[in-house]
Amino acid sequence: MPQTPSTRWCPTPEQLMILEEMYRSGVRTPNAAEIQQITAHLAYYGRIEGKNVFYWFQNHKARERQRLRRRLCARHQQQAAAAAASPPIPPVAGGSSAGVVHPAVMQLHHHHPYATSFMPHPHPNLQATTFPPVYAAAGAGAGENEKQATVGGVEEWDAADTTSCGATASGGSSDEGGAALQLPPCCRRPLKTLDLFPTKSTGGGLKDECSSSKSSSCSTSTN
Amino acid sequence: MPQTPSTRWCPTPEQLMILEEMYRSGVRTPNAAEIQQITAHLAYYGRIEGKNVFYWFQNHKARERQRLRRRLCARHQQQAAAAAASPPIPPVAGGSSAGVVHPAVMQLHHHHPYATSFMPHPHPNLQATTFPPVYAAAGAGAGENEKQATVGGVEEWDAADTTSCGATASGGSSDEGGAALQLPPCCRRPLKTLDLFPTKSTGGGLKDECSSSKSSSCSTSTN
DNA sequence: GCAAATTAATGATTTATTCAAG
DNA sequence: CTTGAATAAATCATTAATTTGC
Repeated sequence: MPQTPSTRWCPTPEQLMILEEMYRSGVRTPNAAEIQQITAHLAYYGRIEGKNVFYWFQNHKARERQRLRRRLCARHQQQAAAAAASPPIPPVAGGSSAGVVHPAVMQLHHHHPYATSFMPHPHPNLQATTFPPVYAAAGAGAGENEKQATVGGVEEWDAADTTSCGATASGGSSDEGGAALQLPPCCRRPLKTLDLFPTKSTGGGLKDECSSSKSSSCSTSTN
Repeated sequence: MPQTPSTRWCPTPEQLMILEEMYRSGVRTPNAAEIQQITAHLAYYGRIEGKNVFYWFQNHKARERQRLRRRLCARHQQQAAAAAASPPIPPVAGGSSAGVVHPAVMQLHHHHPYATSFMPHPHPNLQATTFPPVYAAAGAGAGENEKQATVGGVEEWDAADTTSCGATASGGSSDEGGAALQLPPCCRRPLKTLDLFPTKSTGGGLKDECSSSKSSSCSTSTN
């Protein structure tokens, strides 16, 4: 089954690593242009499309947050449940990783174009940062499947927004782990969402996921 | 300034009319190809992009629903407030004209593909229905092929969901639109959101929008 | 009558949920 | 169970309506 009609993208370890690295470096919601570049970059390691990159970041961000929340919730519930009885309950305890292979080794080679100069040339134009969804597919002749490859055709869209890139360049460097790939200096906005809690809106707020009712997410890990 | 720096699309009356007509005809979440067509069509009346169409449907759908919800909520609250007094309160009143027929008028000028047959034929293959957002920029040859055209795929219906207010699903359908436009049976998922209760397997849960607490949505004066 | 100040709509983004493949 | 994919809900931001003061 060479032509796995796989309906969904299956990231290669390299791609995954790079993506994770980027994520750790601070990339959270790349815009169209950035996604294009990332995609082009990762395409070197295997089939991949822009939407995959997009979704990956979307999901990764969401799940990272969800995980945190869950843990906090669990903690709270435990506390609430256990009440004042056993204070120092080790939060996470068992790792119990299912089967995720062990990372560690995985030495890739970054010798593709891109490397240091991630951003070829800043787009002077720009206007819409990350744009919509669906509507895009259309034109993409997209033959049938495994066809993608060259996506670099920023033509009409040309997203790359410089406006938002205001920069800040806030340090960012956390534990990039060696300068593997440094994201383009043109990251998204100064910094937007990275909070642990959605404390942004004017009054909004905080959905009670931990509540006793719903419990769909925070309920015990049995699932 | 000659170049209207309008950052956002401002639909012309014609465009708006057509969009609304489509909406009423049942179009809810057009996929990429459909959006392309709609866009091409509407472009005749003024500047417009695929994303605008996408967003329009997205927003229109959401707000239509929100409006309904709000009404129901308000009604419920009223009921709750008024307490038990008038038992047989007709859920939705509405004369709901039995005539399903929708005007279908609107023939405007149609001088390009599209015309009456909105949806050509369903695409057997179909890869990504409505896909992601941002990443799009890529290829998207605005005018290039027609080989794929066709797509189809619309959405299923979703009249009034009641998910939040948990109303007892009474007939209803106040001023919604009737069915019309027969969309190609090329939907994707069997069913998405239409159940009265999120009886998901995981245990879902009922968000309380109408509840007294959060009240972010249903509350009257938000700001 | 017009123009700044408010408010109401609604276009555009982001976040949270949900579905289902692997 | 993990996670790619997709959708809906929530939010933000800008434009059009209105209102208000001169």
